[in-house]
Amino acid sequence: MATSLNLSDPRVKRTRQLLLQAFTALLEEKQNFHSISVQDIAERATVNRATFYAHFEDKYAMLESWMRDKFHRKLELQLPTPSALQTSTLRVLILTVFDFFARFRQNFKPADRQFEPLFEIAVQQELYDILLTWLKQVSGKVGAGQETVETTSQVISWAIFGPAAQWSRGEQTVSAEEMVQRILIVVTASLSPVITLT
Amino acid sequence: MATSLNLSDPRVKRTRQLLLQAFTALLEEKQNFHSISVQDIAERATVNRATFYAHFEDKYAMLESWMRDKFHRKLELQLPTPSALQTSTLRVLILTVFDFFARFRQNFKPADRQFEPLFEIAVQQELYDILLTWLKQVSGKVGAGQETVETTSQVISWAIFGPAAQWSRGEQTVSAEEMVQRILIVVTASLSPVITLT
DNA sequence: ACAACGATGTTGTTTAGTCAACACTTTCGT
DNA sequence: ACGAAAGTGTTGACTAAACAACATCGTTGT
Repeated sequence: MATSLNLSDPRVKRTRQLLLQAFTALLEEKQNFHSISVQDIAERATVNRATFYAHFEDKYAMLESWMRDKFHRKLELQLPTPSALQTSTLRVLILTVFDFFARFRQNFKPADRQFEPLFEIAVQQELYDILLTWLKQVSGKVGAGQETVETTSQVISWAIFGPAAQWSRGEQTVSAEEMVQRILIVVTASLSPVITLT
Repeated sequence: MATSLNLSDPRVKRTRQLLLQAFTALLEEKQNFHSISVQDIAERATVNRATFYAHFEDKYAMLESWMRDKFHRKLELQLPTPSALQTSTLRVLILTVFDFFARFRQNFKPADRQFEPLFEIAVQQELYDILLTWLKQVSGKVGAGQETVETTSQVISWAIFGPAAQWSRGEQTVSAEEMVQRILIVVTASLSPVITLT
C-alpha cells in the first residue's frame, strides 16, 4: 500500500537500494521489463515481497523511481560537488540530459515505448529539483521570491527536457552538442531577470 | 546482550553479513584490530550500534565468528559440492587448514598474538562440523552410533588442527604438502573402524 | 589528580520487515 | 475452452532493527 515510510530511517534506505539494485541486475539479465516479476525483484533483493509493496505502489512506480535514481546518479557523476548555477554546469546539465535520452532509446527500444511517460516524468522532476536548488542558492543575493524561483525552475526544466525528448525522437540531424549550445543561449537569456551568468 | 536471534530470519542473515563484511573492510584499511571500534563497524555496516550487540557479545566474539566465516568460505571454495568423505577431499581439507594457518601468521603478526585462542577455536570447530557431516553421511551404511561419529569427529579435528598449529609456529622445515601426506596416513588409519577410504 | 572526552554495554519504546494466508487476476498447456 | 499454475496485491500477528538515553569505564591532557 506504500504507506509513507520514513526516508531517514537507515533500514528504509537500505531496502530501497537493495530493491533498485536487484532491478538493475534483473534488467541486464532478462532484457525485457515485462518478464520481470515482483517476486523476482524481492527474491533477488533478499527482501520479502510484502516489503516491496511497502516501498512501491507496483512495478511501474518502481520503474519510475529507478529511472530517477539512474538519472540522479549520472548527474552526480558529471557535475562537480558542490555544484552551482554557472554557464559551465548548465552546459553539463543539458548535455547529460541529451546523453541520457540517447541511452534510454537504446535500452528501452521499440516495444517498451509505453514507459516513456514514466521516463519523462523522472527526468523532468529531477531537472526541476536541481534547478530549484541552484536558484535558491542565488535567490538571496538578488531579491527573488519563492514563487519566482519555483516558476523559473519549472519553466527551464521543461525548456531543457522538451527539446531533448523531441530531438531523441527525431533523426538527430543536428548534433547533440549543437543542440545544447542553442538551448543554452535561450535558457541563459530566460534566466537574466534572476541572474546574469558569466 | 546477544539474546538468541533466529538465524533463519533473512534480516538476521543480512545484518550479520553486513557486520562481517564491514569488519573485513576495516581490517584491510586500519591494519590493526585494536584501533577498530564497535562504532566503526556498526557505522560501516549501516547498522545501529545496539544492533551489533544483538548479534555479538562484543568485538572479540565477533572476531571469532569472522574467523570461522573466513575459514568456512575458504573450505567452500576448495571442496567440491556436495563433498563426501574420501581420501581426496580429506587431503584438500587438511591442506586448506595448513594454508589458512600460514595466512593467519602473515596477517595477524606478532602483536595480535592474543587472538590465537579465538583463531584456534574457530578452525577446530569448523573442522569438527564438516567432519561430523561427512561421518553422518556414511554412519548409516556401517552400524556406527551417534556417539561414535561425534567422538571420531572430535578426535580427528584435533588430529588435523594440532599439527597444523604446531607446524605454523615452528620453522616449517618440512613442507606443508609433506606434513599433509603424513597426517593423512594416520587419520585414514584412525577412521578404519568406521570406514575404509579408497 | 581530576576533568573532559570517547568508547562500551544496556534498556524501553517505536518502526520496518518477515511471514503465512487470503481473494483475485493472468497466463498457459493440452 | 478449461483447469492448473503462477503472479498480484493486501492483511494481521510476530520479530528484528533503529533510536535515544543512560550508567560505566578507560584514556588523555594539563
